[in-house]
Amino acid sequence: MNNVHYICTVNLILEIMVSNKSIQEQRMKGYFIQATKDILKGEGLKGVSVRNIAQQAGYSYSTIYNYFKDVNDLVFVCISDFQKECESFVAEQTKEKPQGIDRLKATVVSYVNYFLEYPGIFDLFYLAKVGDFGHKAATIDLINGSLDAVCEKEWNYCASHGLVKVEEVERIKAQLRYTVIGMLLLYLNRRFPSSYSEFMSQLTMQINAILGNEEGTVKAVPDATQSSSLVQNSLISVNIR
Amino acid sequence: MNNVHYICTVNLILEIMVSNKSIQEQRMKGYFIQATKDILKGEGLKGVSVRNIAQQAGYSYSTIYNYFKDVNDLVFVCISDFQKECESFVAEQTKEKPQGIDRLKATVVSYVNYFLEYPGIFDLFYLAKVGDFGHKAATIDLINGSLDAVCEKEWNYCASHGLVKVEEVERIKAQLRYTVIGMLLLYLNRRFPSSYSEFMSQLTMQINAILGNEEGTVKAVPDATQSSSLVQNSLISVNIR
DNA sequence: TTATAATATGAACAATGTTCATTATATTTG
DNA sequence: CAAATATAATGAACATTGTTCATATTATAA
Repeated sequence: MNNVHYICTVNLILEIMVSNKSIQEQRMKGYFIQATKDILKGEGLKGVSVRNIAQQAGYSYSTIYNYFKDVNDLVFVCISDFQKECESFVAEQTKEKPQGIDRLKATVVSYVNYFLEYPGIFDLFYLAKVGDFGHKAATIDLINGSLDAVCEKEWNYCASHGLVKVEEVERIKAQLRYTVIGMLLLYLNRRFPSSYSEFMSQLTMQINAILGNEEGTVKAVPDATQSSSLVQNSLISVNIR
Repeated sequence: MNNVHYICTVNLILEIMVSNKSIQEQRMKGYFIQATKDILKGEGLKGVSVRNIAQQAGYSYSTIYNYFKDVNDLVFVCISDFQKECESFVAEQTKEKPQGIDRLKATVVSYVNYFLEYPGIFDLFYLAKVGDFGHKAATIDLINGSLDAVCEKEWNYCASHGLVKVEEVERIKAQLRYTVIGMLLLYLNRRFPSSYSEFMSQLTMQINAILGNEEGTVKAVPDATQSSSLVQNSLISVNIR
């Protein structure tokens, strides 16, 4: 009995210790993560350095290595946070649109807008070479399913309301994914097209070609009208040093 | 008269001197360019460093700065060479295909194959952040028109033989460009899809969706059959360190 | 052959990521 | 409460990066 009691007490104490340790550790990690996210949103990936992050967090550069294996580890952690933020961003921007193909289109445009506003996050998601993904497969999956996750609700709505052929959903999802990422890559990294308005015009044209011009049903690649850009974006930093 | 003679002689000598100087300068540049290209094809962009290039070329690292403004300048020069090489590569791989939509499709697949064989060149073309493009607009245009240039002959053939609607050519070109680059980005940089065969299957599916399943005419996004991969590729180095 | 111009070179600097012995702080023990 | 111990923060140090510049070497001129 006494033994059991002692064991329980010891376990409880250990648990509290571990818990406290964990809380403090998580707090410290949080400081560095927040600093990294701020830098990524501001200066972008090129501004991320161990000494930079540490200064922003108010610690010495070597302290980071007490909480993260290396700088890639730290940067990787930011990805899931940004994905969540991206989902909120899109939900906020599209909540007024009527459900269905219209909102699906607006969702894709809004997804693009998120990366136009934070080009550093696009770099992080799609361009960054991060060493040793071996253990980070989950993060890579998160990135690869990023657009699909953002659009999931709308796809479900469209499928359940017969607005799309279920057997075509996967192909169209893929088509959207590749087109959106290709366009963002060329625009943010290679200044093509050369103007924002031209980019948005191309974007809506491509989305209409993929999801159909008329609302309600997905038609197959009809003639795409160059509709005016759906969303305005004030701050595009093309992020080339 | 004598004056004129002297002037001409002097001019000639100067010209020869300049010419010689230029020849030697070009030769030196060539050594460094070749070294850089070899490294890019082998180790990829991550292997490119001033000291690495210099060693490969048999000179001291600082000698490079007598011939190039900086390392970006040197790397940039390689791009047009690779574009030419890519065009030859594609021409060689597709010469047996019947002209028209079939060869156009094969051309796009072959373009992809080039970058699968040399992922470092994909990095250079589309991912590299190269500082100060101000004066390099021509090179950027070369990259942005890379796929179009490779496909130009086939597009002309298809247009002049009524295999495509001329008013749709530009949109389809754009669709191909974004899709191909988006797919390459995800596959080479994010291991998606996870296998080569799955990637090639997706690629042919997307190309068929864009250019039509049946040969002869471009149909609008028909049901895409998962045809087997057209070209084999033995060496895919996904280039993540 | 000597004087001069051209060019190849490595030392030096700043900035990068990472490691590690040392200092400083917090906790446990006597 | 004081001393001993465990934990954590730190900057010095190293290797590697791109770039500059004074110097050494080589080629050309007189």
